[in-house]
Amino acid sequence: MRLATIAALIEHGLDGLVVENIAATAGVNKTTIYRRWGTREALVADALVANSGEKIEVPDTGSVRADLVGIARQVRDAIIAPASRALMSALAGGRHHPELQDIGHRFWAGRFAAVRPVIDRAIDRGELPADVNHDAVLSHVLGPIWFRVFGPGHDVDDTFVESCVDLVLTGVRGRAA
Amino acid sequence: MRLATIAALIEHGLDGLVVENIAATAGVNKTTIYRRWGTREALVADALVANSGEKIEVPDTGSVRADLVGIARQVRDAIIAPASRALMSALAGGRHHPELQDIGHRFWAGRFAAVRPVIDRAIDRGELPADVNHDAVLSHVLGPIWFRVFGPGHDVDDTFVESCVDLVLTGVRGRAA
Amino acid sequence: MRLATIAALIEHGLDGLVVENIAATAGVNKTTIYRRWGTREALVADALVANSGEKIEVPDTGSVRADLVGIARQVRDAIIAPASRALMSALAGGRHHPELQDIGHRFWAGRFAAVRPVIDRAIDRGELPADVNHDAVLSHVLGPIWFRVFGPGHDVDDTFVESCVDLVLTGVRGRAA
Amino acid sequence: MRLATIAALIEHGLDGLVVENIAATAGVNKTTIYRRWGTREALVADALVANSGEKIEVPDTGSVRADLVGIARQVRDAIIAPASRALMSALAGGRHHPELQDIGHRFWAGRFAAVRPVIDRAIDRGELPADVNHDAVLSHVLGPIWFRVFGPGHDVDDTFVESCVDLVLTGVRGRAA
DNA sequence: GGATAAGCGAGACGGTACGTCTCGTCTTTTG
DNA sequence: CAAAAGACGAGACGTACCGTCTCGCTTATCC
Repeated sequence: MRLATIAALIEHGLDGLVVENIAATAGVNKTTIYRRWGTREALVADALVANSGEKIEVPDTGSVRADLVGIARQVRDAIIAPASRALMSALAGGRHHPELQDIGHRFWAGRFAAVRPVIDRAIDRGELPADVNHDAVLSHVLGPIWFRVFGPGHDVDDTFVESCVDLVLTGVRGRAA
Repeated sequence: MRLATIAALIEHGLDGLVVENIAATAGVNKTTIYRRWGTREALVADALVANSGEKIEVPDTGSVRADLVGIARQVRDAIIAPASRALMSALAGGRHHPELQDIGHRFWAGRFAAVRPVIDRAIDRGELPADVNHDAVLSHVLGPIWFRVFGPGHDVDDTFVESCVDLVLTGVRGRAA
Repeated sequence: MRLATIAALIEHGLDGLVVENIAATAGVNKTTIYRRWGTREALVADALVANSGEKIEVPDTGSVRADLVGIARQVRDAIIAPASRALMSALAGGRHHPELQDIGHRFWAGRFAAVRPVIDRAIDRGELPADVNHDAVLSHVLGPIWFRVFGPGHDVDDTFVESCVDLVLTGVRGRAA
Repeated sequence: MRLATIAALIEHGLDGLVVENIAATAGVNKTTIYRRWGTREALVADALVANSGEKIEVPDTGSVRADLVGIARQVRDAIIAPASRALMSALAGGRHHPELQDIGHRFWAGRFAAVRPVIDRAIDRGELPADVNHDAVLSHVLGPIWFRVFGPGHDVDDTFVESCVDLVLTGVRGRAA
């Protein structure tokens, strides 16, 4: 069901999603979907949660730059992939669907929490000042990437990804210096 | 009609938007809308274009930092406002509607073009290196702001806005790039 | 639509009636039916009313016996016909559908009113006592016929029809004598 | 189960009868009903048969008039009672359910058979001519009562019941039949 | 006296029809 | 003559029951 839902989401978007088609694709009756999920949104939310289940792998290379670049690359790859684009579109456009908004919050909370150790380790190693704002770092690293994909739709190559990390590191250190 | 469309967009989102209600609100018959716009999407696209018409005011203070902070603040204010949130949501989720995607592209092209002179003037003044990538600067300034609003949904206060600008300036100069 | 409804009623009964099939048979969309009649029951009620529209022809032969036999034969023929059987079944079984009950009441009121002149003429001619109960006469004439068809399901031949009339006339005159 | 079925039948009619509710009322699971009766109709048929089990009491007063009036009153009372109204409605509307039609036939056969001795005794006593048609007598007595209840829905008071019997007796004797 | 089967409660399921909603098209007035 | 009015075909929605089915859990029965 989840695969069928994701597939439908990719192909037709959040609206344009036809429950009966998902049911048919999954070899199941429409009623079964409503029995199990109750609403279209719950179905979508569940599929997205299952699909976006912490696929991110937090690296520990001993260098904050390498760690952050690794994370940023993964995020870049993820949001370029149709499935995750669908996820993000659904979340961004899902302001009117509390269920979707909810999983959006949870999703991001998870992501931020996952990255926290990277910053902590960098502080321990003395690579970053102790008072650095964890969330701000992540926002500055991922923001431009995210923005380019979902805003203007520009490409995001490795150089740009690295420039995001470098900018933050330079900036943070510069400030602390 | 445009006001009614925008209002409906804000309240119910891109889906959930009911043509007949817009018509009624505008004191017009449904058929008239279809005569004039042909499709729902065209109606929405038109309303968004009219609404988002380059309201941004490009400052010229003599200082690149002040200029960028001014722009960033405007963008922050804009995307927090319901109308523009609706615009962005529609664009993000509108991957399946060519008409909407189109106006998205045009919108961003306009925004980037508007900011170009700010960078040029900074280069002229020697505040920025001549080979700076205009688009990258804007991405780094606006990206984190955009990301915070549409991603995790965090607040974006003036301090954060300024930090975005400072980070870019420090980074660009620090790299001596 | 009415013909399709009656046909469906004959074939499948009041329940077992599928709106979408009626629509299809009538070359029309389901929504149109709901638009025009609002409910299944209203559709059925309308079809029945139109179908049962005073088809009875009240004779005026100059003889009360001939008049009543004529009426009784018509009723017999009518309730044996599938369409009217369907009507009667629907009315009898329609206790839970106010709309159907209503048209039942109207139907019978019409029938009773139609027969009234026959009795009046008979009284004028001196064939019946002046204080005869109009409704009772009709009940005694039609009751046995109706009963045989809808109760045990026996046949009702002309002899039986005539016996109904004769019994009443004999009885009424005997009483009055 | 039978009580629950009859109750449901009275309240909601043959259609509108929900197997799962009957099961719940009877403190039993839906599956059990299907296991035991196989179909909705069989369940209803069984309940009706059990409920309508020859409750009629055939009087033997020594007078055919009193006997028939006794029977007619019982029938009147019976068909006015909700349970039997439900039975009759179900039978009348049950043309499309062979199982129900069947129990209808059996029901009426039983009723007619039960009354036969009354007529026979009347013939023995010389109250009725020997060649009287047993079934016709019953039809003429019960028909008007039945008709009034299920047709126009008029009241059936004792006077009317007696008039039914008197009419038949007068008629049969008057014809010297 | 422990296997065994028979009956039941619980509840998911495929399926059919329901009645509602909105879409976009179309015809028929009306100003 | 363009806009209003509004009926219509189309098709998805979410709901309600249908009758079937598969699970475990009891009870009795039989070996």
